[in-house]
Amino acid sequence: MPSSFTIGDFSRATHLTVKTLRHYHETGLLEPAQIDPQTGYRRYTTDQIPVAQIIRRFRDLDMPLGEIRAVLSAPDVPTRNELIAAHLTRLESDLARTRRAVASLRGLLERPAPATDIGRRTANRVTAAAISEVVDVKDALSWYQGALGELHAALSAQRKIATGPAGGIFANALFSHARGGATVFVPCEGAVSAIGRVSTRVVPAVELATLVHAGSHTNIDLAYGSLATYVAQHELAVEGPLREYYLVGPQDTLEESAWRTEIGWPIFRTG
Amino acid sequence: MPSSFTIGDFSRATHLTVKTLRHYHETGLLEPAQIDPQTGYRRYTTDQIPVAQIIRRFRDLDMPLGEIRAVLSAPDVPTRNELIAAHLTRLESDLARTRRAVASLRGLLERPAPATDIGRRTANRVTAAAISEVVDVKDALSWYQGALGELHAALSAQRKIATGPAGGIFANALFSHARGGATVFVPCEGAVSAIGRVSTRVVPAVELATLVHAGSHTNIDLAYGSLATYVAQHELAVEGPLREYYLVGPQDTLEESAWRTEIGWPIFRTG
DNA sequence: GTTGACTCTCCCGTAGGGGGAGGGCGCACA
DNA sequence: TGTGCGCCCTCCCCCTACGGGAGAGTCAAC
Repeated sequence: MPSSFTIGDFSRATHLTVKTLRHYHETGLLEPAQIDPQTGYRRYTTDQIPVAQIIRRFRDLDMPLGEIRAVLSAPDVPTRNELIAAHLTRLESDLARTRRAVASLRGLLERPAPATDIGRRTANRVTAAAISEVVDVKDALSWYQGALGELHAALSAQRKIATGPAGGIFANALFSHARGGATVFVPCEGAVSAIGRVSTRVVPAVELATLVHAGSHTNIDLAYGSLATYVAQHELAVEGPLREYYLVGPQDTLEESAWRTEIGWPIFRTG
Repeated sequence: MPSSFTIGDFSRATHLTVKTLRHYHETGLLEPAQIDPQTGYRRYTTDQIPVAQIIRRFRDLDMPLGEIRAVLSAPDVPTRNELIAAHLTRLESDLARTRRAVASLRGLLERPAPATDIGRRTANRVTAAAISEVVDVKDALSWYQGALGELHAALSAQRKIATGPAGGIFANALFSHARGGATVFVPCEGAVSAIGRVSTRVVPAVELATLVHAGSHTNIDLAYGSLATYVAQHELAVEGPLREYYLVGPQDTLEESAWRTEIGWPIFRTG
């Protein structure tokens, strides 16, 4: 009387399909209690039903199988709760992203694109404290916020004053391949001692076509589109990595609608 | 001066990766304005930037590419808005599902499973108005609600009175393969004229191990687990399709916590 | 002519399974 | 003793929406 189930009975007991159970066996998420060495038939026990129910709940929350495995094999309750909380946090940020996308879509469909004010200017060569890394474009926002925070901390620790707005330099590959070199800098006088990721860099001069984008970076692709249209219609040569200047940004206010970001496409290379 | 872009420039203008643009070309979602017949190089125009921006917004909402194509090629604005609204509705129901899953998970982790009251009874053979179809298990809830509504409508149109609670019969394949035959029936006296999907059926007698599940069907797998454990531990033979009786269900109240569903596993076949 | 950045096609991989082929196992029914 | 049915097995291909990388052609500048 081992009270065991064939895979079919177990699937009906748990409402997981036979295919799914085999998949969970393959990936080691839920191993049958026993396997008949002759026939290869899987056998599940009643003890495994609650486990399967838990797995089902996590899958309903779109938790990846690997994470579920981690939760189930967590050594203690706090560890387990931490993993669960991390996933719930991710769900919430997904929800926030969705809300932003809905709002943005509505704006795009209802209102015509706002008039844009494109200009040209020369960005002078400056010395700056900078952080450079290869990043993924979808992490760019949180990355540059973190990097900017670190830069400001390093400057104030060395009693240095920023001599202009913070900026960023982004390789083309970052956009066309979703991954590439990125630099955030804060211009300042003289050299900065290297602390953590911070080092001193000379930001070269460049001629830019520029446009100031207002609001959250969710919609910044609209500004890029306008700028691209402008340079295409004026048959300008575009070359080199992109510039952004954070005139008003997360370091100034949490109110995203107040942000002002100047984006600049380099027109000529200046060596 | 065609104001056109290479794929790389267009990707930077729209923040869509080169890979993504090629994929959209392949699937016909966004065809380049021109393709050099010699080199195969794709060329995009400034006109396509707003289209790409719209596509990006829909993708941010996880709309499938096929649906986006439908939206973009919608013949008129109402059709388009309908498609969008349908997708937003789906997003909301996903959100509701997530909320339910969180609540259910919390309950499962914090509270022990409630004691269950398993019994056995014989379901007598009855004549009933019934609807049978092959359905997908994830549509089961809305399917049976619709079917039940149709049954009640047919009965009242013919001035017939239900002689017992409504029930369902579900093939095992429905659970083990996520798709299978399902029947919803309302017992009544005499034959019913076939209207729409409704026909008269004899529901055979069967010996059942039963359990009354309280609350929303989100958690009904717990009841199934208890029942499966019971029959396994009592070494009962289980055979034939599953029964459910909707003692209190969506036809009675919208308050899901008040629902009472008796689920029954057939113990013996009764011909 | 050569470099280096860019582009092309083609193939493979992802997560979480679904669909189906081809074959073995076990039991009831005639 | 078939034979039919309903299980179960493995193996392989399919799906979405791309990403990674190989190998080869293209373009513009130096």
